[in-house]
Amino acid sequence: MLSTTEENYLKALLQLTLEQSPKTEAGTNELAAHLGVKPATANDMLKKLKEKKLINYEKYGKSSLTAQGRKLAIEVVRKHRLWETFLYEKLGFTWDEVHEVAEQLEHIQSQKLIDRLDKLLNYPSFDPHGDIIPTATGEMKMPVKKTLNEEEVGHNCKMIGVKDNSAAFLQYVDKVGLSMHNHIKVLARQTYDELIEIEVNGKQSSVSPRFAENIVIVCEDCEKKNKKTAKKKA
Amino acid sequence: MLSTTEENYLKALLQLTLEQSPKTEAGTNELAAHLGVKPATANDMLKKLKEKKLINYEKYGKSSLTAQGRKLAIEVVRKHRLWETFLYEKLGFTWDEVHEVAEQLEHIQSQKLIDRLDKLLNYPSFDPHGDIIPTATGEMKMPVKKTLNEEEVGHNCKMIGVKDNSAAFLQYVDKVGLSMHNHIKVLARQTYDELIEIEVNGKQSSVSPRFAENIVIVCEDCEKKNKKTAKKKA
DNA sequence: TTATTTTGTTAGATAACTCTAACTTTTATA
DNA sequence: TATAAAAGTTAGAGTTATCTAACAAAATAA
Repeated sequence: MLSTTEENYLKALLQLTLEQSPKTEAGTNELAAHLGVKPATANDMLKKLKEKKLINYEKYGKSSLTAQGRKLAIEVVRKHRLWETFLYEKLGFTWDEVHEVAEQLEHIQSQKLIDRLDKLLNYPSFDPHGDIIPTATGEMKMPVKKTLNEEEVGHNCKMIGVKDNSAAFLQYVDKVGLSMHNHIKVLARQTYDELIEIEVNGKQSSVSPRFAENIVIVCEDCEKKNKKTAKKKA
Repeated sequence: MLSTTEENYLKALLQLTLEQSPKTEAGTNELAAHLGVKPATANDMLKKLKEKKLINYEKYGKSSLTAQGRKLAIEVVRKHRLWETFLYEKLGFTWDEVHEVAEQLEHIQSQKLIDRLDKLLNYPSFDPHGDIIPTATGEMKMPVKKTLNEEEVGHNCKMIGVKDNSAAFLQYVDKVGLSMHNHIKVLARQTYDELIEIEVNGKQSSVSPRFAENIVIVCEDCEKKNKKTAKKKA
């Protein structure tokens, strides 16, 4: 059984290497900064985790997760994101409030609790920040990002970013009623002028291909299908 | 902010003094045994909690909670019982599975989380073990126990014990379809033969006054009324 | 009321996690 | 490539919560 602290170090290592893909290792100072501790402290823990065969670590070298360490780290991330989803969906927390409490909840030890929570939430694919929730079997496939312009008619997707960061564009995005992590349904595409009809928060609008090219999304239907396939394999 | 361990000591002191009412203090060894630690360990913590003005403690004497200590202890008990109720009601845990996980969840620090959980559960009065859940304002009125024979027609109550422990009686209780923590509704009382008509788990039965005298219950309608009154005061 | 048992305390040690301060290795740059 | 900067390590110490072993006080029983 890992301590809360050990779990946090594994999670930090996973996050640093995922966020800065395709990096697969992190330095001691980097890790220490991420966890808010001094490098000396992190150094001790790295030795301890190496001893437990959860990370690869050599003196003066960078650290990476072993298969076992990665598995455990993913479990923590899964718990964190399921709890965030619970707080958001069931308890009405706002998306910026969930993280702090989930930091505590992610360390609760009960497999049954997590399985049941997953079920209560109807096996969600994304947390309130739009991050993917690893499956029970430890699958954590990075979602395929594309632009709204590339999304198929009939599919549901989620806005996760923009390509154009100009004030003009961002104001236009706002005017259309779109914002980060919004769910978008692609209703139709007009053959005459290529306008894309979408629905956001129950409200319909039409956007140009030029506009849609600058909205980055993940297709939620595709991700759900991926997860189901993964489950059948397991 | 209290550590998990400190919270556990306060909770233990509250439980020992409540369970063994009207006792209001507990000895060092007693407390240590309840927490599964050695007396020397408990002794250190008692001094620390006295320093924080959360308990009354004198060398070679028994310990009791101060007003502030009691308030904090009750908050922990409230969290524990709300989590138990959540696990039971929303996640389908059985009543004997909830305790262990709630022991962990009770130490999560977030006032908002507890308020929202309380709301999600529709402000419950009892946990799955039949124990009363303290209110948000720290009220923890011991429920008024009475026998099923004394319950008013139309009221809902909960079985929390028996007066007759003979095998014969217990088998009869079982046959009637009653068991611990069952919800019972008193439907009517026949004037002709005094039989009491009750409904348990959607099933109706009639029981004699002799039988009903040996079933200990708490009136749930009465407790709910108490809680509402307490809230208005606050 | 003295002796024995129970209860409670103290001192010293250990483990986990953290720190500061001093030192070493690696990397970057002048 | 020599040297300064950055990154990483070690040693020593503090905190919290725990233990064992030895001791002291209080309660109980003979």
